Amino acid sequence: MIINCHPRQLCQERRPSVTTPENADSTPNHDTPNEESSAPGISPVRLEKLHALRAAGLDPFAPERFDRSHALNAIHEQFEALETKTVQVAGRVRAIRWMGKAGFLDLLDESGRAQVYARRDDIGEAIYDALKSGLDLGDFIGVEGYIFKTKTGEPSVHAQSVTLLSKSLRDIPFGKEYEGGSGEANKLTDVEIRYRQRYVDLFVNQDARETLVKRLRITRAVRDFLDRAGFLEVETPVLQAEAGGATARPFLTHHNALDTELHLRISLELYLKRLIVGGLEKVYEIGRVFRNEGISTRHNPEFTLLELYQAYTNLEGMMEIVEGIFRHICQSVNHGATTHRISEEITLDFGSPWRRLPILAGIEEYAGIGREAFASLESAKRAMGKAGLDPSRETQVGGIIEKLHEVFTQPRLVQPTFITEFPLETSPLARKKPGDEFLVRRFESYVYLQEVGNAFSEINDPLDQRERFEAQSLLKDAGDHEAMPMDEDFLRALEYGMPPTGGFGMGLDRVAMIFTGAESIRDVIFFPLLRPEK
RNA sequence: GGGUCGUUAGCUCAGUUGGCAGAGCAGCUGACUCUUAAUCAGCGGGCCACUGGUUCAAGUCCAGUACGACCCA
Repeated sequence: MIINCHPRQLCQERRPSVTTPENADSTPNHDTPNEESSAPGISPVRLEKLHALRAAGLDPFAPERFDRSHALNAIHEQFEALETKTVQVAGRVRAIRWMGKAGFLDLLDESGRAQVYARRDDIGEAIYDALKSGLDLGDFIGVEGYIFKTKTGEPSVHAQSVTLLSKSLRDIPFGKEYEGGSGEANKLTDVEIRYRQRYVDLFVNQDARETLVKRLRITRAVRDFLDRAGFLEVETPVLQAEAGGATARPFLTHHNALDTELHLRISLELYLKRLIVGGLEKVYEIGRVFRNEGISTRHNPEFTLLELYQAYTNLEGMMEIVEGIFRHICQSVNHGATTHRISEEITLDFGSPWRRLPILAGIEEYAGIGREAFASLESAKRAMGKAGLDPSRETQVGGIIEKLHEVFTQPRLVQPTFITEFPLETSPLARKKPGDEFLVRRFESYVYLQEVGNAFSEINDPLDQRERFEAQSLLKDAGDHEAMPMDEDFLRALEYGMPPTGGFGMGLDRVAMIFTGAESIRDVIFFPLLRPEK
C-alpha cells in the first residue's frame, strides 16, 4: 500500500508557492511583520520559507502529534527484522542531499541518526517541491516509509509520506562531519554557545550529549548501590539560617515574610546527622549545594553533592561503602568491568581494595619530610620553605600539612587511594584519633589525581563538638569567611545522643569528570553558571 | 585578585614586512530519481570585539575597555 499523504496532513492540491525571485517580489503585502523579521538571530531566509510553506497550506507549527513506531537507531540495529516493513520515524533534519527528483535526508533523534530516501514519485509532487525549497537543516519532520538498504549498503527509510513537524528559524552550526571519523574541522567549539545555549550543543555535538547522559548514569548508579544497601534517600533544607558542615562562603538570600536573612546550603552534613539522632540509621542525600567562590574548570558555584551517614559504623565502614560505590559506578559505565581505562598507560582498578595512606606517611614518602617537622608551627614553616613553598601566610600546622599533601602527594595518587589521619585543626567535624590529640579519624578519597570524597568517624561527643565550633568561631572572628559557624540546634541534637556514626561525602560532578574524561566541570553540567548576558 | 593567550563571514579558521578582506563548510540560484564531506555551474555574505593613539596608510603596531580560555592565589 502506498500512502501518498499522511492522514494527519492536508493533502496539497495547491501548487506550493515557495520562495522564488518571482513570487517573492510579486507579493506586495507578504505577511512578514517588520519586528518579526528584524528579531536578532532569526534568519530572514528561513522566515521567508516559513511564510511560503504556510501560504502553501503546510504550517510546520500546526502538527501536534506524530506517533512513531521506532527510534532511529532501530533502523540500523534491527535491520534484518525490519527490512521491507513500514515504520514511522521522526527527527531533526541533520543533512540534506537533494538530487533533482529525489533526495536523502539525515535525521537525528535521541537514539541516534538514520537516513531517509525521499523520491518525488513516492511522496507526491506537491510536498516534495515544498520540502525541496522550504526545508532547512534543523527542521523536524516525520516520515512513514519502508526499511530498505541503499546501493551503498546503508539501512534507510524509503519515504512514502513526509510531514513537516516544526521549523528552525535560526541557522544551525552543524559541522560538515558529525559522526566518528576525524571530522573535527567544523565542530562547534565556541564555549559561549556550547554552555550558554546548551540546547544547541546537545543536538549539534554528539559527544557533548553522551558525556552529559553518562553523568546521569553515574548518579543513577550511586542511587542504585545505596538503595540496595538499605539506605534511605532523604531531602533536607536548602535554605538555612546558618550554612554549615563545610568551610566555604555561602550565598545570601532573604525571606520576606519572616524578614530574615537566609543562606543557601554549602553541605548536607549537619541535617543528615540530625536524622541519625532521630533514629534513621542509614541515610543519604544527593543534592545541589552552593558555594560562593570562583568559577574554574573544576569549580561551579552550584554542584551536586552526595552525602551518606550510617549509624553504628566508622571510618573503615565508610571505606567499604566508598569502594562499593565506585566499583558500581565503574561497572555501570564500563559494561560490568571493574576497571576504567583513562589512557593507553593508565587504567584505574576499582575491583581491589584501595590503597590506605596516612597523610603524614604520604608527605614523608613524596616530599621527604618526616613527621617530626610538624611538632611546632616554626619547624613546619621551615620544612615548607625548604620544600620550595612560601610559608609566610600559614598560621596553622594543619594548613601546612594539607598544602604539602596537595603539592607533593596528590599528584602521585593515580589509583584509588584513601588518605587518612588528617590534622585536627582542619577537621572540625571528625573524631579525634584515640591516643593522638593532633590527628582525627578522617579520610579523603582520591581517584586519578583528584580528591573525590571526604569521610569521618563522626563526632558524637557534644562537648567535643562544641569545642571544635568554638575554635572555628575564633577563626571567623579573625576574618576567615569560610570558617564554620556555631550551630546550636545541631549541638542540641547531639546532646540528646547520637550513636557512633560514619559519614561520607563527595562531589558527583568531579566523579563524572573522571569517568567521562571531561576536562572541565562545565562539560558534565547541563547549564553551568555563566555571567548573565548583557 | 595576578599572569598568559584569544576575539576576522552563520561555523571552523588563514591573513606575510603596516599597502584593495581570504579559504573550506553553511546559505542563495540552477542541473541532477541511490546520496552519505554528494557532485557540477553560478551568486551573495564582514562594525576585522569596542574605544582611543602612532602612521600617507592599521585586521596587522601601541594603550585602555569588554568578553572568553588557561595557569596561579
